[in-house]
Amino acid sequence: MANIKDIAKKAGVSVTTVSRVLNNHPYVSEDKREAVLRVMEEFNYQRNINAVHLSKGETLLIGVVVPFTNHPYFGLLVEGIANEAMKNNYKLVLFQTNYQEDREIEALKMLQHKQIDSLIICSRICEWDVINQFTEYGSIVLCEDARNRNVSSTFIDHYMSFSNALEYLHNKGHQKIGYCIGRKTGANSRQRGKAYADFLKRIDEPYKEEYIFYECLHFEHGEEVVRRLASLDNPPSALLVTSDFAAAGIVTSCREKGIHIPDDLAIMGFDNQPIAKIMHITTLEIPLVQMGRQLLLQAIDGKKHTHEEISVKLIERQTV
Amino acid sequence: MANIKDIAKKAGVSVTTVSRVLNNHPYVSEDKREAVLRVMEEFNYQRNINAVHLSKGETLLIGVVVPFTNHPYFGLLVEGIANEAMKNNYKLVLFQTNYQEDREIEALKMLQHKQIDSLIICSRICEWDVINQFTEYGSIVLCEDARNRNVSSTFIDHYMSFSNALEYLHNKGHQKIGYCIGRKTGANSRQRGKAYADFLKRIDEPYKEEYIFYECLHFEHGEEVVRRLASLDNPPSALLVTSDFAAAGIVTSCREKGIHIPDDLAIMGFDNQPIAKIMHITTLEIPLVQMGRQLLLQAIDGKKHTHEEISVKLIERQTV
DNA sequence: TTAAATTATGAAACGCATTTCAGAGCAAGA
DNA sequence: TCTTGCTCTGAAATGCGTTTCATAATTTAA
Repeated sequence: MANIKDIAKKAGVSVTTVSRVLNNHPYVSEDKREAVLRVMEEFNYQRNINAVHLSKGETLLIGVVVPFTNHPYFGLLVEGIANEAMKNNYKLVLFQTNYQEDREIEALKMLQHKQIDSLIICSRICEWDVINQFTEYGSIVLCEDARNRNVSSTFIDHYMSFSNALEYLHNKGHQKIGYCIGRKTGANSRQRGKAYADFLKRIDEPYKEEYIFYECLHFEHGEEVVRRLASLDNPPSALLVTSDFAAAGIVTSCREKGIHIPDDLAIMGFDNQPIAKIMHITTLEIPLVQMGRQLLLQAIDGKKHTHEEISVKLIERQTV
Repeated sequence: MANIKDIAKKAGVSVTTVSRVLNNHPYVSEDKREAVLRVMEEFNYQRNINAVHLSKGETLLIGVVVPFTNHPYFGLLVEGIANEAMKNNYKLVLFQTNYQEDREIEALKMLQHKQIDSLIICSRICEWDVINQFTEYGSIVLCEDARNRNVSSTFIDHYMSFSNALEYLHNKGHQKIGYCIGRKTGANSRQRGKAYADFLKRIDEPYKEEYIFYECLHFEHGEEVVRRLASLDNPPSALLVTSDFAAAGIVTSCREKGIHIPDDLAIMGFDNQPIAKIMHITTLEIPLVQMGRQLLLQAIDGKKHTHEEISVKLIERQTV
């Protein structure tokens, strides 16, 4: 395959001039420019991108870390990131970690090795001290409140929004409220957990372990929740479900079992995915696509660390 | 940042020796190896991957083209690809095309520019003559029957499986059968369309345009299908729905409207996603994760073109 | 008309690791 | 003792485009 040298020789110019043509620099006379273009055409010249990367020290590649690609929350987030990446001529390198730390570290190492220009971590398992070791190598963007950290972040105030959601249910007359969440740990989960504990204290209700359901990510997990709910002597009258799909699964399972919603059980979803609209699920809208967009912009603009709080909106429908 | 030369100098060896240490070549004496490792440690040496890429002419990056990341079909497929990529030390570059041809071409161009070693196209919009222009630059793997083409492929026989599904419904007493599908064009859609047309001929039923529903991808699209169904004078008694999520949406919408399944309307899904199990939807199992795995292996093994047919399995549940 | 500013062009350095080739040293086999 | 055949090492070539710097040729401004 022809390289820049071959083109230069054939066109009777220097490689510098060819490079100028390639990069649309001014200061190339019209006739030489044309000569170069003609030869490039003739040789079907393909610029070796790796040489460009080596030379420029950048790759126009941005890493995206997600625990699962196959989850509507991350699906929408990645969609937002992908769309904005396209606009800015960046490509994405996808890291599916399944929440395995070594896989997350692999992504960080790619940043370190300059194989990607920056890294967006949509959900993290690593501790901060691990991440801190890599911040010098490129911009890292988190999807959680990281205002006091050495990275950029786009986040929603999960403490506040969870508190508000609980308050909303409480105002609707619910006292016994439980919640379903994806995982126990993780910054966002902890914020929500704290909001929950504080809320219980505020309304003077005891903390009941059996009111909390973990690993609640997908539609199909709703069934298990309803089954466990049925086994409780004193079940909650309302459930905050941090995924609309899981909420939809719960609603579906309840219908099957004759549990009436919202009278027997009130359900409040999160995200405002399309399924929530169809199934008339009251939910807290989280603008995931917009967040993805913002994450990418922060990743590109690696110079300074910025922090964007995104606000959520309660969408009232028929499950509360 | 230190480079291989600095390390060599400091360790008192040649760059060749450092390179040997880096690549675990034999023929390096123990003392020199240790000296090199010590200096690398001291300098916190990071190998410049782009230089490696340039030198080796490969990137260990594989492109994955999907129309949408946020769709359970592609979600599972990508999950399979991602898992296998991990095992083989490859990383993925994600291209979300939204079925825009220029975006697909961008991916092909990255192959051409050797920025990725090979390309997996999970669903294509480009014509063959476009793809053919790029086959020389690296291995291209398709997720459709491409046995007579210059690429590798992993596919299921959509004609056969669609025919069998239709036959199954027919045997259950259905004569008026319609189907829902993601898009009109595309190799797989055409195969299914042909199977449908042939089936109608076989059972001597007229082809009714209004029995076919396009753009049926997500749960929420089920509602629209049911609405349109209700407006038909002579609605089908059974529906083949090429996505379990859409099928689930239809089932849900029918329940709301009091349409009884399977008596008033039989539904058969595709993929056997978890949601199908929970909602007791009869479906055709497509082993997407396994397919993803296979696609990646073919992408890596770029030497020869192979073609793998994956078989499907009917899962009988309660919607037919 | 002269000084200053533009435009145009190329040689060479730079980014960095891999790989080929040549050669030295040493041990095993004939 | 001589020949093979390993083991070990490094110089130099290779992959390829970008960028800096120096210089020449024109224009424009003064």
